[in-house]
Amino acid sequence: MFEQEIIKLLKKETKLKEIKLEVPPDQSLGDFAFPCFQLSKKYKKNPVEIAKELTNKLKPTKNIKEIKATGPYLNFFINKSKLTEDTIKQILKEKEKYGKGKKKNKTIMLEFFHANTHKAVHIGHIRTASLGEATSRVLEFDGYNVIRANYQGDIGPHVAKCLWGYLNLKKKEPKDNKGVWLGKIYAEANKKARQNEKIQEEIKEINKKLYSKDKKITELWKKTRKYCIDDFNDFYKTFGVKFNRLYFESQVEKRGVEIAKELLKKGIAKESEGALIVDLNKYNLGIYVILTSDGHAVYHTKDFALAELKLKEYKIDKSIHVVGKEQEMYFNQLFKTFELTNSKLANKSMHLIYGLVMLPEGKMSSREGNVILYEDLIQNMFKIAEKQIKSRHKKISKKELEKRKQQIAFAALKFSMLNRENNKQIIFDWDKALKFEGKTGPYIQYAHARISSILKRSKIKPKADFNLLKTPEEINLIKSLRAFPEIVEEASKHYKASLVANYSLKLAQSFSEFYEKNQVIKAEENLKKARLNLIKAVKQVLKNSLFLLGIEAPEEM
RNA sequence: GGGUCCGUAGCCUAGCCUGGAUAGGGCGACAGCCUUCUAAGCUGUAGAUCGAGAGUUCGAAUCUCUCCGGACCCGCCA
Repeated sequence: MFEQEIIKLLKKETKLKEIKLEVPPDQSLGDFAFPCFQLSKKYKKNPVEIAKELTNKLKPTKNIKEIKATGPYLNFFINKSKLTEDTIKQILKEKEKYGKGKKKNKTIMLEFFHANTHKAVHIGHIRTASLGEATSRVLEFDGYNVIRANYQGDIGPHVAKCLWGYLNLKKKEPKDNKGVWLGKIYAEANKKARQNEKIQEEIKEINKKLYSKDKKITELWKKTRKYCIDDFNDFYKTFGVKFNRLYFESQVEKRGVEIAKELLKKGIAKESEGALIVDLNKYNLGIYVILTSDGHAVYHTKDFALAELKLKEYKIDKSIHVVGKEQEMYFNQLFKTFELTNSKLANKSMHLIYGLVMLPEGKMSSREGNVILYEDLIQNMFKIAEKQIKSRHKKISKKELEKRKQQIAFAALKFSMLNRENNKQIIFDWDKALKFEGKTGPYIQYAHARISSILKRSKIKPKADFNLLKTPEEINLIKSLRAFPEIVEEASKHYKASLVANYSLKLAQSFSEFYEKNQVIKAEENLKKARLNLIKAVKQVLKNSLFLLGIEAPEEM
């Protein structure tokens, strides 16, 4: 609003078509700045003089208090009391809707998580789970319809390996977390198979039986598959991910093979070394294997069948795959093949890439068994959280302790996956993972809890004199609050939940600075009223941004 | 060999799309702040050839090119 007014003023005076304002690095310089370099060529004068001249020509208005030249910059000071009042009132009125975008009438399908059955969930999966859920929330908040889908590999060689382990390693079945247990069996079977060709043959045999629906193996497959799916359901619930649709590889395998054969007929695919391939060398995309020499479809071939199914079930305007960088080539091949077959998804598909989660010693691999398992990590995080809560609250109920430790641990875990740029690799570090200080999720929650604590102690009245809010910390907070809707829009436009994560951190930081230097409860009565309204608005926006990240905002910590 | 991404203080990272005032944070280090609203916090100090070079520009961490280093992928795993 203020920005628009300044731009209008400048456009009139300078006759420029596009005006881009900047925010000065320091508050004392002004609220908005217009760099005059761009005019120096036009007027053949140095920018410092131009800035000076413009100050004489432009007159302050009701919303713009002062216009000042500082070197080559023309700086604008806006009417802060109006800004303050408008912002706080808007937030307190709109509440959880503050920052929400207009309805777009477009449907986006977001596919993420994609953990396979018969393998354990590890921290790599946590990145897609966190990212997928947060991106979904951001898009929904910005006004899109979002369908969360999960396409899980429940068939194929990895299952055969796990079943071989189940039959031959003679491990005792635990009472719960059977899926995790199967994941460990898978890793061990893999290790054994690599050193022993006989075992490899046995696994191949099981795989064949799986595909040919051998009765005994199919039964075992069904049983173990259920163990894993039960574990996944528990995970979704505690982690806070909800899928609208679960797809399984086994459901689209048959149709996948059919489509592959159709591609052969159409001349898009061809036979090579016993397998069926699409030669994409022309497009610099290499060779895309769609049927193995055993005649089975590979995971991404089944994506063709999945595409059909998705389109039948939903009206999709955009299909986004939240999958790691290592599969970039496959997605490029898949999308190119969509193009070649005139699929409706051809121009609607996108691979939302995120960098690998690595170990200090290198790439993780559940085949090798050198992974950080989700269960191990989260249990350790729970322990740390519990210890810290207990040290603060001696008399806390068991139920409350349980709830809070989960809120805090999940905040730490999710935030660590969300606050960095998607493309960056994450090198996992136990020390960092178990630390809840500094740039972390709990830091943001802490700011929220502190506000709650103040608000609980005092009655808040909506009427206040907002002119009284003028310390640098207060102005900072107001400006941060105002920026939220724009941040949401950017995050949605670029599919970058990290923008929201970094924003919420900044807002929490601004609050902590405010908190140290400005008393609320003990302030003079009128100032107290104004500050209570301010922090209530901050609490709301912290809560809204945490919500977008899939992180809970506890009232107490 | 080809392709994509990453490279910002001892370590981790924001900013890069859309170029602009002294490059923001965090961890770690050092010095402080709990008889005042939760110290999972705050303040201060030290620490940066923004991988290197060239180009474009009045102006480059940001755009272009080359090179170097790292990660990942490039036919039957997903």
